[in-house]
Amino acid sequence: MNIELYLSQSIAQTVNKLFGLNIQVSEVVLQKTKKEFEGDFTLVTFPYIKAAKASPEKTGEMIGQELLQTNTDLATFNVVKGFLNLSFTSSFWLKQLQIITHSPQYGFKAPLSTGKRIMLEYSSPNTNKPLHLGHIRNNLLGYSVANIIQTQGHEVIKVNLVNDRGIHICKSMIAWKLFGNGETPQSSGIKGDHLVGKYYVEFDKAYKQQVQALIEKGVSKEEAEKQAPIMQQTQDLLRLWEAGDKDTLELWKTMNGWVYDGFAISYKQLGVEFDKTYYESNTYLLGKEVVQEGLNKGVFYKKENGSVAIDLTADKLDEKIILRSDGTSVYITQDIGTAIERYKEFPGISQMIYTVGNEQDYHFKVLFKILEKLGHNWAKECYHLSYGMVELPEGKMKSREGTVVDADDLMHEMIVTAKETTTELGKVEGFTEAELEDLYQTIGLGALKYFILKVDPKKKMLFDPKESIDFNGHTGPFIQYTHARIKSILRKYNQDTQAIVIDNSLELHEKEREIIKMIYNFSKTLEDAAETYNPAVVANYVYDLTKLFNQFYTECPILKEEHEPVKQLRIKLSETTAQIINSGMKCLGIKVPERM
RNA sequence: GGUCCCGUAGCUCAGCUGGAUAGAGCAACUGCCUUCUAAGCAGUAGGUCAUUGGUUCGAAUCCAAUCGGGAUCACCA
Repeated sequence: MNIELYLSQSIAQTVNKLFGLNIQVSEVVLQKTKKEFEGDFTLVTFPYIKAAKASPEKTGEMIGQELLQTNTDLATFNVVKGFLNLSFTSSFWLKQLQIITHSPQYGFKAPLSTGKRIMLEYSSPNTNKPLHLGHIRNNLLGYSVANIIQTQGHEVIKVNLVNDRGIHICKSMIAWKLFGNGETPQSSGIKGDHLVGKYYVEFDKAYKQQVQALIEKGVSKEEAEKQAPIMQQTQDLLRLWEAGDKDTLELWKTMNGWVYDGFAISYKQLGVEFDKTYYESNTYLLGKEVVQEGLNKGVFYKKENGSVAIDLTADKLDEKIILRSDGTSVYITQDIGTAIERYKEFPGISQMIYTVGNEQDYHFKVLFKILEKLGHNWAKECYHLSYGMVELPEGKMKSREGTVVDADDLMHEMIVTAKETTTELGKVEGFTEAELEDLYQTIGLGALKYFILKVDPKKKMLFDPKESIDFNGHTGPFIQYTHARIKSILRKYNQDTQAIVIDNSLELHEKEREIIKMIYNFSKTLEDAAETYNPAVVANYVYDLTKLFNQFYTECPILKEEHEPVKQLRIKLSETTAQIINSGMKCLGIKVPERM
């Protein structure tokens, strides 16, 4: 049930009865009572003092009295300044707990129950270098938002659009041809994506040297960058690729294959997956026929030099080129074509979400506007899940300058640290080797994922390797630890928790009451997170719940409780907390261990 | 310069659909393991919510301006 709504109804009736004020239930402003005060919900009385013709205190007093008379679920009230704090009875909350424990997966709507299909694109890597920290944020965000949307009963199709063609891949290819001596992942034992990335760096080194040499010969910098032989060779290779040259395609396929093998490992370790993978080599020509359509509709226009553009100045955007004067398409042309294609391929998708960094905010504004102008109503439902950059203490990451944090290295480092910490704490007894490896992985990745997901996606974040490796406080391992602790209690209880019947006549301990309220809020938290595409909402909720449970844990005996009904209540409360922690963390793609 | 985003404790972040004395974690300092896992709990200290003005019973929250940081304004992707 919706408790706030229920209480609001009572209040609306009361206000009407007392003051003759006719207000909508939705107009009642309720908030959670602050910790310092006693109560469950607080009504701000200021809106009613006029009608009541009384002071805020007196108004609160009157409403409180009347509510207590008419609503038997309410136990007490108190008024502080203009704030009316209302408390429900213990039995009311105990009943709520029972409702929650009896629902199969509290907070989750039945899968596919809404009939809404949403396509969510994320990851979208280039195939010339391995994944780095920025990709990690993208992947975790995309995957997590997909999970969160699914909890609301929608269908989500997760897709990846791999940028597998273009000048950047040709750079790796040419460097490999020139300096590779036939090196393969098998021959050198280097992970495929890292191997291709190595040649991308090789290209850059050679390129810089050549440019420098030309400049020393008196060529201008700009000219030198064009003339550098390795750059010319790269351009030639791109032309060969576009012409469908057999050998070039062969090499391209081989090197991309290495990269995909490497990515597959990284994705698996990150725990993300896709329902479908698109390749730009297949989609980069899409959108051309749309250009003609746009011209016919008068949405686009041809410029004197033959290029095609759209004028968006009326929408506070600029003029945007859609087709080059040589008739080739630009980035946004493909995006237009791809979007339209996807709606054809998956009929009935109601929304498309693009997980892309905020440096492309402008691009997506333009893209959605163009789609709208072309007459696609669904364009209004397109959403750019924009996220801020990940910065290092030294500043921005630059792949060419080697100041990137490599995804594989980082994950590995986190796992190693998890191992060290676990060993240091002496918590390895009773585990098999395989279980331990699994545990290190769970903890290390849990720390990393939580660190990234707990901050609001749209904000840029600072990644300090030292701090993010912390396993204490507001971290993933803290939550995992609490979960393991609860599970330990349940193991020791060693009886069927299903058989527990909660005694509604019990008087609740303050912490018990708080936990029930917090658990009750899980459902709303998921809704909120889904609405705002924000995993941080879930992450912070789970932390608050965990923190609260730990307080309860130190203040209240559970297994040691002598009064049996109280003990059973506490067991049930612990079990439910563990379930919510598990569900919440699952949304974030973080595993929680049974023991640690 | 135009547009967009951001500015909260020494650091990293919550809070922002207006409500009570602005919250966590890290770092610092104090306590608590013969009792359910101390990766924990309790406490001390730390703030002009960038600045100024406006809206009102009430502003970290809404509006405007200013200052500071970032992104973006390609026939690149």
